[in-house]
Amino acid sequence: MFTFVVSKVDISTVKDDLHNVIMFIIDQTSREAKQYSQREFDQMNLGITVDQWVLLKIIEHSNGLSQTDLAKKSIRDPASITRTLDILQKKGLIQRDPIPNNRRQYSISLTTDGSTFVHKHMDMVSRHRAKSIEGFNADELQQLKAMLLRIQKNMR
Amino acid sequence: MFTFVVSKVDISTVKDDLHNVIMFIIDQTSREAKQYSQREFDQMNLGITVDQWVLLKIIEHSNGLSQTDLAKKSIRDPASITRTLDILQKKGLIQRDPIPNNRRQYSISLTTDGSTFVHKHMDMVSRHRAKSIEGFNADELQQLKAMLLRIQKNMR
DNA sequence: TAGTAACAGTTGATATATCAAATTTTGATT
DNA sequence: AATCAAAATTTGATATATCAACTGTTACTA
Repeated sequence: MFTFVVSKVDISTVKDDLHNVIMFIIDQTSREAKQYSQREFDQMNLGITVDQWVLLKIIEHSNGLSQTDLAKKSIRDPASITRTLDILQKKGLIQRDPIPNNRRQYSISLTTDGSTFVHKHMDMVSRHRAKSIEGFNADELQQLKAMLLRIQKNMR
Repeated sequence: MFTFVVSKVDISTVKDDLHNVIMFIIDQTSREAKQYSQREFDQMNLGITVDQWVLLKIIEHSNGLSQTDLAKKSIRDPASITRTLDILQKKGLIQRDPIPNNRRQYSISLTTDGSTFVHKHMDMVSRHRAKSIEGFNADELQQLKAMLLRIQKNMR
């Protein structure tokens, strides 16, 4: 059953304008950010993608996770994680260690080279990141973060 | 009205933790949102992806744009736009019209079917979208939007 | 006006993402 | 202990994204 409402210029029509749709703006910002970072990564010849970097950082932060854990943390497909880890392993940046009494999953961690790699480029990434939030004070960042998390919660 | 809450945590020690990196959180939110919407699209058998929907909405809003314009607006690769438009055209949702005295670009617009399609599913999308920002008041949304745009500006 | 550079769109090669199916392992039930 | 269901990872098929090279068109300029 459908009810058609002829739209005039009122709030209900305005809020559906793409420029006011938060999800759309978030998507745009995310796209810009990824391109922005990738350009820098390429210029510096990092040899990895932004998503690969993020995965490295997650592994650095949460050592020894399984691949499904990593998939959940990064909100990516497990199959995608498998393949990304293959790449990072080939580059010698991460390792898959067997877990005693559990031959079903691996414990994923950075290699020494991986750790060195992350530290070596962390400054550049931090500087780059700082520029993206230039002009923001701590409160604003806190509010922004909180609102984004609320949106995430709404979608579960 | 604004209420300022001074955060007690020392920012410098926290700022490099992934959970406090805004770009990371934006990326996560964007991923969740896309998966969230795509699930709904699939359940409703829309037969298109979220990105294709967004492109349709952009075309609906800005009728007659060229493909490069669409690429810029959607922050996507021109080649990707070509292929997405091929798909949408095959489905009969958009059309590429020649521009007089300009054989280099097309004027992209929705077909009648495309327009019908968008209207038919707009309610569902709106409801879905409303849920993602449940609990937000107009001020908050305005602030969120403004901050995201500031970030985008910082990255250009 | 001829020559050249820039532009718009397409195409090919390659990388990555995603879903579903397959494999191996584990845990639970009987 | 045998069976079954679920879990973790991998693989194959397919879709989409991206970069660079290419084609055709337009604008510039000498």
